[in-house]
Amino acid sequence: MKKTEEKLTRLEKLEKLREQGEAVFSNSFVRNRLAKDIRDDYSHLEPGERVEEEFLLAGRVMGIRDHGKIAFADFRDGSGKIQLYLTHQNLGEKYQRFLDYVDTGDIIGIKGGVLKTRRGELSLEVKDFRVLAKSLLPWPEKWHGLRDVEARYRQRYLDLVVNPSARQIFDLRTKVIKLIREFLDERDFQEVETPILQPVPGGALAKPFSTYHRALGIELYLRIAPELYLKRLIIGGLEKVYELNRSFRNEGISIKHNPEFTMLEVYQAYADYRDMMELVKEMLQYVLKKTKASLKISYQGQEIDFSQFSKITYLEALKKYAGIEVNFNMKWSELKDLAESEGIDVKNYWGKGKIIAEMFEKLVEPKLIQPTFILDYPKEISPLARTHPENPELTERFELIVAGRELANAFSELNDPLEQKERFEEQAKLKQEGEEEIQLYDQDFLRALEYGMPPTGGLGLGIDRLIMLLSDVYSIREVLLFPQLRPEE
RNA sequence: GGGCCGCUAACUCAAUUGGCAGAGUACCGGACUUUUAAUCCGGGAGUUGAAGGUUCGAUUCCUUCGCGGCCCA
Repeated sequence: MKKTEEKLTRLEKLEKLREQGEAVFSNSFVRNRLAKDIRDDYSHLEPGERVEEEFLLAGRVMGIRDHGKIAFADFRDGSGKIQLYLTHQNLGEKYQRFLDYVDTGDIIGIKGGVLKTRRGELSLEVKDFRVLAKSLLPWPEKWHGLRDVEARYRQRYLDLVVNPSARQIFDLRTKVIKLIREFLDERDFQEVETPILQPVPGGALAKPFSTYHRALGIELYLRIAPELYLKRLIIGGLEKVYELNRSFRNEGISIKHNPEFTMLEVYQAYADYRDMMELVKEMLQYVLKKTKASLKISYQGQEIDFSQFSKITYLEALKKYAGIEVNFNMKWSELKDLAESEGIDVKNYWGKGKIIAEMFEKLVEPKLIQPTFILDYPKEISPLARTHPENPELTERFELIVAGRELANAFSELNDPLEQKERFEEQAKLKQEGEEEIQLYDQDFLRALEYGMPPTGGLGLGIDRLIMLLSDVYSIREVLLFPQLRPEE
């Protein structure tokens, strides 16, 4: 690493501090207050008023204003900011030591009283300080912060310190996840953890990452979804389960996709997709009320209203939003021509369901801004969902679309092992014909189904996408602490 | 994978038609006993993402590559 001029200066300051007996990287300082505690307890002080009681705080110096015999510094800990008031009178020779050897970015411990300055700024009147960690690198500019997107992602720690909006997004993320747990726990759902390393990756149509287990001598895959394990738990008699899971898909990186992402999956025995519809609606409204105090949010300049969720079937939506009328009685070649006229490259191994699905994704999804449940997806692209009682080409499955993107996906789960076996076989056939993203044949899951799975409703919800909506950001990278990037060198 | 855009001091950004690489912040030195983007005076700081090409001369034009952003597949 290249040593900049400023780094050399800071290293010299570190040496000087050590020569003067400061144990700079010591961990022996114990604090007894946070900045927020001081604010909560003493904001009522009048300008010029002091509290002589001394408190111990620790945090980072964010800026220093030197006025000669007195100086001010901005100080921040995990709870917030507060100003430091330093005088030669209070600190004696240590006053000059602070000005000479403490820099923006340094972690310090201070002992001091509370003072509201004449200008009305609540401050800590520093009586003593220690340098707990010397920051050796120069910090981003105080006014503009760190703007460079690449630097913000690669050095998220800087982004979090310097850009308050970044910190807000991740605080919100934590809160939302907590609220989702709260919502499900109150309804007696049981949170579980299932394998990330799976011998047969299933539960979604996606390409997996693979790895090798040396001791077992087998190929394993990072899960693309936890679905098939959660259903095994339903079979095991855990009737209401959920997993807030990190899943992995070996596909392109884009503004919407990161190779690892966070999802919620919920399964409830003796429920169906209609129950899941109610559940996800209530859950989202719960989260909205507790985070935004409103069911309306503004996303990328559009108002989105979560007080009403509209419902429309898949085929009706195609007609309404794309002006395309299709059904499964049409000939394959007719559907193909229709899709191709919309610019879709139809593969010859696609079935009717897949052709329709491609048209839907391209022509309908982007138009659905307000929360909309799309019901009854084609069977071909839903190999784990129960067949629709009124149309054997469709399934009891819905997706919730918001702001043109899929936010949630749910089915009445297929619990007939004989039909599930046929579906696996159909998927295997598609793979032979060239489709890469299929549901693999999972023998072990079939055996579990053969013991009998109760009728069950299942739901998946994209957590990252939910956070994007709530924090009004356009790129998934803004809601991931460490989005995947190519290594720098 | 394709297209467009970006990469200049630690950070945020300039640089006219191809003509001596600049500013603000930060940093260093000095002044200042209530500032808060403190102020004032002075100073140092660059492999212009990398390599190559064109040219008397390249941050600027061309080629290739790297990283990132956006769009498309």
